Amino acid sequence: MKKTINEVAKLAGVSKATVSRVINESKPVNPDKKEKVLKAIKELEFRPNPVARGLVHKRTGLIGVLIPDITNPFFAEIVRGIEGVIQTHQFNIILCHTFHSHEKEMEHLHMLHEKYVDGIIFMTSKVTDAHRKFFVESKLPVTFVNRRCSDLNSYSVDINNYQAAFEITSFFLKRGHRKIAVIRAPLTDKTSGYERFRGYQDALRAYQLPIDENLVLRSNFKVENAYKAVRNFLDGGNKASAMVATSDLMAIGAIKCLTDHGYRVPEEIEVSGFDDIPMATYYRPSITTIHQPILDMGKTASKMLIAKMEGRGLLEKNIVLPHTIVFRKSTLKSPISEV
Amino acid sequence: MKKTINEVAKLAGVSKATVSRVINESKPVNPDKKEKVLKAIKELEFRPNPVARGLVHKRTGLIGVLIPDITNPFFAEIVRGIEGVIQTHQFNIILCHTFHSHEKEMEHLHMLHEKYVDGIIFMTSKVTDAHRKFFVESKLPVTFVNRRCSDLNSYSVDINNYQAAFEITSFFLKRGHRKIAVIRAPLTDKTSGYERFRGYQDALRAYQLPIDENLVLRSNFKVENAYKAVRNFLDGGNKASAMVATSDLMAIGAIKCLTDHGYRVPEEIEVSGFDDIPMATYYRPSITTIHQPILDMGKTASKMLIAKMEGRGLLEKNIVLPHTIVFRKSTLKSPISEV
DNA sequence: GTGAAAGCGCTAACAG
DNA sequence: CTGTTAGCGCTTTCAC
Repeated sequence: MKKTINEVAKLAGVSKATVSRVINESKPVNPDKKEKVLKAIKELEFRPNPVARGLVHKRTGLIGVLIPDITNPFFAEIVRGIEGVIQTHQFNIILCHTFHSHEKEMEHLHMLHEKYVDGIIFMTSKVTDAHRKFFVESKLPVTFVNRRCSDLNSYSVDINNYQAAFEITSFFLKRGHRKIAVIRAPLTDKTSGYERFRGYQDALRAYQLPIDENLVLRSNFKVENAYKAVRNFLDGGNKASAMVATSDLMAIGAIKCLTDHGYRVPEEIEVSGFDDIPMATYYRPSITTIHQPILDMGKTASKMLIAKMEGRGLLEKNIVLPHTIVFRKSTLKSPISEV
Repeated sequence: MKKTINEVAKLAGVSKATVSRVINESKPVNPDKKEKVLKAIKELEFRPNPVARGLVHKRTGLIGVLIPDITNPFFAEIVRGIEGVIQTHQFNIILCHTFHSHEKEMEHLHMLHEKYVDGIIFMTSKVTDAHRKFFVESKLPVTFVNRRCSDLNSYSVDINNYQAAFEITSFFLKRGHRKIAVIRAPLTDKTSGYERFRGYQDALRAYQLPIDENLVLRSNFKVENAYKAVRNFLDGGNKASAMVATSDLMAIGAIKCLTDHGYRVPEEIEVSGFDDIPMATYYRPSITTIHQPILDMGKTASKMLIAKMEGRGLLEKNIVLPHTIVFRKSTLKSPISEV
């Protein structure tokens, strides 16, 4: 059924080495023979077996992509960005879910290594020593998205999460808000958790405001958890005039909960998000948020990885893409009166 | 660096054949030797190379998954369902975007064939002759999600889209609605477009109602397109008391547009969705919709595929999963007065 | 039970 | 330029 290089060689009347040379254009081949080989290939509809090739070359044309959860629109869009680029370079994506579990990450990493993937694009909440050790030992090219790795030999692309969080919090402060709650992810998540939270804190500090623990809502990246966090907050009798959610999904959970409890957004309480996923535009109210060039992050990540795999050096190993604040309806524009 | 079976054999003082037997438990091995081998494996952290194995067995452990767009939450959840199952069977997913393009589909299909994937899970808007020809010739096991293929040798999993659309439309009719608009996908999309639209039509017919072309809004599966479709509808001076959106994303676009234009949902116009993506719960208002067991569809699809790849026959080649209507806040419950 | 040897399909070094 | 040969790492007859 499936043809091999031997059959081609036989049909063309040459050795299989010659066929190999023709296929790979690795060495000059006599035009006559070349033509015969080409003809035989076409006739047999021969396609070289990539598994056999992989065994020899130790490369497979496969790129491992590790993400926490594809149902998170942020990651979905990154994956789309990645695929758009690598497709044109004849690579394919092996998709792996990690669900934020370090154990699963390591499992997948080893598995991908064994499967001889050529490179890895890695979205993790935290780069650990185990990760570093793996990449050093395996020598697998890797680029981190949304996370920086101190290892000099790895690449990364992200935005300045600290700065963005600082800016959006400042936006509320400038307009007179003093009771600003934050909904944060676990601090073990270095950028989306820790960095964003730090931006929030420093913005308050810049206004000489203390960090009120009651205003710090703990959640993860799921809508329902943000919802619950806000419900606990309200049940506890707490008040705030603004809420900085550290992801759009969290902002949605928050707005949903607040309005379920009779609060009007933004009139009674303003809410901001982070990421600018498509739903931030279409939610009601539409959500003021930090716009990240998500698709671009995916594209950039794959371009860097490909450059590395092809042995090209990169000027910039840690690319920080620009972010902007997008003002929508979940916040007001005018100064607010003292709460 | 990477250990091979030879090194294990040497360390254990046996032949590599014996090591292989231990790994695969393919033949009985003397307990003493077995233990030695196991010890050597652990000591060297040996993992058999799947590429080499694949070369012998003519399998790669790779499954191609073709989807229109991973940023659509419906597909994202299916992919998650798929991965959950196949992971436990030591398979991996190669993810391919088709963007509803037949050409891209064929391209990917051929590429996957060349890459020697062991099977394919295919989400397409329409099964064409080219598809059928491909699967017959390549003999690649395939299961279709959300689409049925008449070919006796292929599997599929979906829900009864026609029936579901019929039911949700009937829900409006029963309560007195007579001007019910529908937002539909292109009819070239067999199930999500054609079947759902047919369900809507037949429900109206059952009430002796004519199909009013002005009440048929054309869109695709993107929020922004549904938004535009509704805007055109409104700009054209059309009225409706209910809208059957044939996906949740469409429902969101519709609600957003309607409220932007000053209509209250559900008080002035009721809207229903389809799919029951997570956002249907968290949108404002929450969306009455057809619940599909999305995750389950992914799981079922992979189970069927795996069964087929392992040569096990299946009793049911075309599985139709149950759906339910979930009532939420985008519709009312009581009968409405005549419009 | 076990080892030697052949071979999966391909590439690459080595002669010529 | 080209054919022969030796593997890539593993599984699997086939003898012993």
